[in-house]
Parts: sequence; C-alpha cells; structure tokens
Amino acid sequence: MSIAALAESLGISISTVSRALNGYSDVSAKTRARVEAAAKAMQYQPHPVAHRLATGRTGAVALVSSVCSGNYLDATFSALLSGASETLREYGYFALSVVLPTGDNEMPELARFLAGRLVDGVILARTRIRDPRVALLQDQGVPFITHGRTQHNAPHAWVDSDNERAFFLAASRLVHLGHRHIAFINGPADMTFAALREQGFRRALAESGRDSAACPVLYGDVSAQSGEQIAAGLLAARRGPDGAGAVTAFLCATDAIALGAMHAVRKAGLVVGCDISVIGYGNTEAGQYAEPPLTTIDHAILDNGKHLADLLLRKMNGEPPQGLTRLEPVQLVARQSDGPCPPT
Amino acid sequence: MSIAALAESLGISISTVSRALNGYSDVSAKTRARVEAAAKAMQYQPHPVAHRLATGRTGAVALVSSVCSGNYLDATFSALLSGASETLREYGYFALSVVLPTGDNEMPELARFLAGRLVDGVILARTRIRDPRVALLQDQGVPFITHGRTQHNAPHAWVDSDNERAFFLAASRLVHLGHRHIAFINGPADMTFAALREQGFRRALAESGRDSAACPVLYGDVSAQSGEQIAAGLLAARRGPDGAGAVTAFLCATDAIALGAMHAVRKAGLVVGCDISVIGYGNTEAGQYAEPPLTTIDHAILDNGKHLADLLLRKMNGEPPQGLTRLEPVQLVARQSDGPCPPT
DNA sequence: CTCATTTACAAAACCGCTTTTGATATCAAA
DNA sequence: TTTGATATCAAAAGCGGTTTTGTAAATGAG
Repeated sequence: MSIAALAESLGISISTVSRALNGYSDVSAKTRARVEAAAKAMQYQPHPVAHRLATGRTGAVALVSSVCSGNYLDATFSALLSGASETLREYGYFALSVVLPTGDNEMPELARFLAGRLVDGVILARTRIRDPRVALLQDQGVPFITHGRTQHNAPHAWVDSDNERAFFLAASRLVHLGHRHIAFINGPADMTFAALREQGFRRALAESGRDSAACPVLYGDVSAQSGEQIAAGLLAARRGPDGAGAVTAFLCATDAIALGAMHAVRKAGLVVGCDISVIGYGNTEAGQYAEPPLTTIDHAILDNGKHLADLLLRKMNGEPPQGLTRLEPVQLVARQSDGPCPPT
Repeated sequence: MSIAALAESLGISISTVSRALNGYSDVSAKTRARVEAAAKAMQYQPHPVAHRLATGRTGAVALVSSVCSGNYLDATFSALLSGASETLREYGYFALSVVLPTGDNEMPELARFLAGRLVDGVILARTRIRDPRVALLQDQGVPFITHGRTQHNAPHAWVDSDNERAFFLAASRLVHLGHRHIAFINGPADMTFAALREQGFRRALAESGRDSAACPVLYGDVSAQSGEQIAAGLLAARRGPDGAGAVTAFLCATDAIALGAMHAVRKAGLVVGCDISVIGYGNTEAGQYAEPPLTTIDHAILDNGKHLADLLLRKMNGEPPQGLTRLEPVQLVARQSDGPCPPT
C-alpha cells in the first residue's frame, strides 16, 4: 500500500494526501477527512524507509554499551533498557540496544554504527572519566545522553546515580559500626562511577577523622572473580605479622564484587557479618538471596532509564545539554552481611 | 559526500560510479580503478538510508525477547547478544536487541517493530510451546530463527540447548545420590524450555524406576523470589504428618530459582547439600559464588549466540528452515549444593 | 467592478541511491 | 563495406515518501 495507490484511489494528488496526513494547513477539512478515512480503510502506513530518507529521522534510539568479551552485560543494563523503552515507546520511538566490543575495535565499531544512521539519538552507558566515545558523539553531532558523568569531556547531557553519596553512606555506616580498617574494592580506575564511589568513600573517612592510610583502595573489574581475588589477597595480608591492623570490612563497588569477596571470606574460614563486614552496590537479586543476605545500595535503575529517555527526547528537540542533567537518589539497604567491628 | 558529487568530480555519470562500486561488469577496468581511488580519497560512503530504500536491505538484525516488567533480562540474553554480534559483525551486519513488553502489548509491539523495517532478520529468544510471535514472523515473511524450539508452530529455524538431556543428567545424578523424593521447581509451563526440562526430569525418573508420584513438578517464574516461595511451601509440607515421604532434593529450572530455594532451605533451619540437595541450570556467576557453590548445568551460551547468527545468515540467504536447526550440548557442573540423600 | 488575498490543490523538486534501458563507439566476421 | 556483436558509458526510471513552488478559483476590501 503506497501513497501513490492511495492518492489514485481517491482521485487526488500524492502531495495532497501527504499534506493531509501530516497536518498541513492548506488542505480543506473535507479533503483531510476523506484522506484519513481512506488511509485507515486501506491500512496505509508510509513506508518507513522512504519516510526516513525524506525526513532524515529514523524514529529509533539506541542504548549503547561496551562490553568486554566474556564479561556480559548485567541486569543493570537490561533494566536501563526496559526503563528507557517504555518512555520512548510512548513517544513513538523504537528502543534498541547495541553492544560494542571493548579494545581496539571499540571506536571503529561505534563510528560504523553511527554512520549506519539507524538511530536519531544515543544513550551511552558506563562512561569513563575521559571517554572517547563521548568525544566521537559530540564530533558527529549525534544527540546523546550518558548514563554516568565524565570528567574530561565537553559538557553533555547525563543521568547518573549519586555514586558519591552512595559510598559516603556505606562507608559512614561501616565507620559507625566501629570499623577502622576498611578496604574499598573498586572497579576499573578509568570508569567515572569508580572515581565517584571512591570519592564518597574518602569523604566519609575524612569527615569521621579516620586514618585513610589504614583504608586501602584496590582496583579490579566488576566481576565476582575479581572481587574474590582481591579480597583473598587482603585476607592473606591479614594473617601476616601485623594482624592487628588488618581490614575488618570490604566495601565493594558492585554486588558481584561483594559476592566474590564474601566467598573469599568463607574460604579463609571467617564469617561474613561477624569477622568481616561486606557491603555491595546495586541491590541485585543475587545479593538479596546470598548467605548472608548482602547489605547494599539500591539505585532505582528503572527510573534512571526512564529519565535517560526523557532527557534524551528533550535533547533531540534541540535543548542545550546544560539543563539536561539529573542525579538519581540512592538508598542503603541494610541486611546481614555487615556488623560491628569485632574486638581485636 | 554524495554519489553525485563524486561523479561530478570524476566527470562521469552517477550510474557509472554506482556500477563501478558495486561490481557490475560493464565498467572498464580503468574507470573502475579511477572511481575506487576517488571514492577512497573522498571517503565516499553510500548514504545508508538511501541505500536501504533502493535495495530493501537494512544490514541489521535484531535479537528480540519479551520481558515481564521488573523481571529484567538476565545474563543469558546479553551473552546471546554478544555471541551473535561478533559473527554478524564479521558479515557486515549490525546486531541490535529489542525488548517487547509482555502481556497485551506484546504482539502489537512486535508488529510495530517489524513494520518499522529496521532489520533484515530476527532472532527470537525464549520461545513458548505455542508462540504467537513465531506465527507473526512467519506470517510477515521475515527471516528469523528462534532460541528454543516450539511445539505447535510450523517448522522454523532454531538453536536450542539440550534441555531435555540437561535435566535427565541432573535428575539422574540426584537419583544416584539416593534421592527418592525430588521436587522439580520449574519455570512457566508455557515455555518450551520448561516443557523439555520437565521431560528430561521425567525420563530420568522413569528409567530409574522411581515413583514419579513422589516427585512433584511445580511451576513458577524464573526468579529467585518464585523459587524461594515454592521451596518454602514444599518444606512446610515436609513438616507435616507425612514427614517420611518429604522431598530431599530440589531440581530447579534456573540458577536464580535455585538461589531462592537455597534461601528457603536455610530459613527452614536446614543445610543445603546435606538435608536438602539443590541443583540449578545456567552456570551463572551468582550460582558459582553462592554458599554452598551451586551444582548446575553449563550451556555454552556464547556458542548458542554464534550459531544463531550463523544459521540466521543462511536463512536470510534463502535456505529452507528444515536444515537450519541445532541442538547445543550441555554439561553438568558438580559443586557442593547437592549430596547423598540423608537417612530418614 | 477591480485588485489583492486567501484557499485548496497539483506539479515538480528533492532525499540519495540502484538498476534497467538506451545509445554510441569499437571491432571482428562476412 | 556492411553487419552484428561487444564493450562502455549516460540517461532515465524506479524505491516511496516530504516539502517547496506554482496556479486557479474563491473571497474580501476598496
């Protein structure tokens, strides 16, 4: 069913049909009604590809994220997609998600994707403090918004969890529980969320007058395996000559890291929540059903997705990026993986 | 940089440039070389949308899955996407993923997506025994392949884990460990994987001469919450008058269900792996780091994704669906969540 | 009644490419 | 020398829409 066939069946010109259907003013009410009725009766839909060529708009938006091979996307990403999809759908957009390979192919692949013009806008997840993907998006003039801020890029629209506050809260909790030797098992140092979480951690230590030299920050990736490995190293040091000054708490950048850390604690013959306190971030199902259930930070990730969509739509409408930022609230969820600092 | 500008700069016609670049035979070697050199020098790329309109091909493929709100996509889905992306990329395709809302909007949304003509082919995940999405795809003539088979649809290309064998293996293991009262905590009854897993479970019982009346099958969703709830119910019954005939093992359709079931066991004051054996499916990170580590089935999901892409590409090349099927191997991963049936 | 506006539509240009058709030049065979 | 292929390219016709421009009729003001 093409517009030509529709026009012919009505005995009027193609351009009049198009203008009638697209709300132009120079079409009489009577003609418009006739066209609309016929369009509905014949189930006419403009051919989407032709429409895209003529208008330059695709009606789709992509959520793009880089993923290291083997280290799949987690539920955070899918929740972001679900949250954004719903809002985008309301405005008639398709929400797609795309994964970029990390490493040397990352930028060429992003460039290839953008050149493919499948989407009108991009939501970029998992930003880094200096993010070349952001620079490329700005360079190409593609409307976009990031989940997570950057620190060395030109201003852009973003939505971010309040990572700093989250880890200020979590670290403060451990401090109030009496812990003096808290290890922060962080994600990759180049990720913005890692930098901000560390910042919150340090602020809590500073404000409580804790000796930050006794509170190491370790970097790994966001997997349970990495968490276990780093935690095991810390626990091994604990058995050294300086056992008194050993860590009694693991503050972890993600729930997965925390799960790995808890595993290491058990392997060391210690009890999570008694000998060693563990706190995670993300409020995942796995943490909720862990043994003991994991104290963590909840971050209403569906809302993050919804707001990403909201602000991206405004960005695509031409609003300047300055006003298009939003810090999302976080909340500590206390469970049983942490407790008072054990007596030395 | 349009083809018109390129043609003008070379002083030849647009059509010759197009034919030179697309390998037509009626272009002299000299002209073709000139065109190719100029195209490279000016970084000419055909406008993708115009190309799509002219050829009808989009160069993209979508992985589509339905997701109940709040119940996000798991790592399985992202691994599938990662695996498929790599292969599709090799052939110049973009791999997109799309989530459909479950419920009344599912079919209209799928129809809307297909009408949008963003992709040349579809990988449909999480099939149901009678799947209206498959029927729609067939109806629209869109090349597609499913992850998971169907039972009441016309033949189509598919890749599936060997679910039947997986649960035959797992159930046989429990039987050999001496368990006589094994509960199968399954996923939704309308999912194909649930039906096949149940089939494997029943075959193991039958072949070992176990009384299947003592081995109930319960249906829930694939979440930990559902697993916990169902397991708690079974454990409560255990404390009833008929304690002797109570279940001693939970065979779970997914790792998440198993995590929930383990939680219920602990809440009941029992010990996983001693009082109650638990086996899951999926070999997720959460299961690996659970306490005790979960015995489960591994299903090489990245390979599933790769093969989905391979077969879909062949389907898009016009091959009939009959030959385009593949059953993927599975493997039992023994850990510590199961053990010998305790003496009554 | 005349002239300037509106009104309502058609025609044409355009988006940027692919593919079919047509035309000219070249060359070998008759 | 004529004829029929063959090689090479240009022109034109799609693909299926949107948007600009042009034009006749109707309307209103003076």
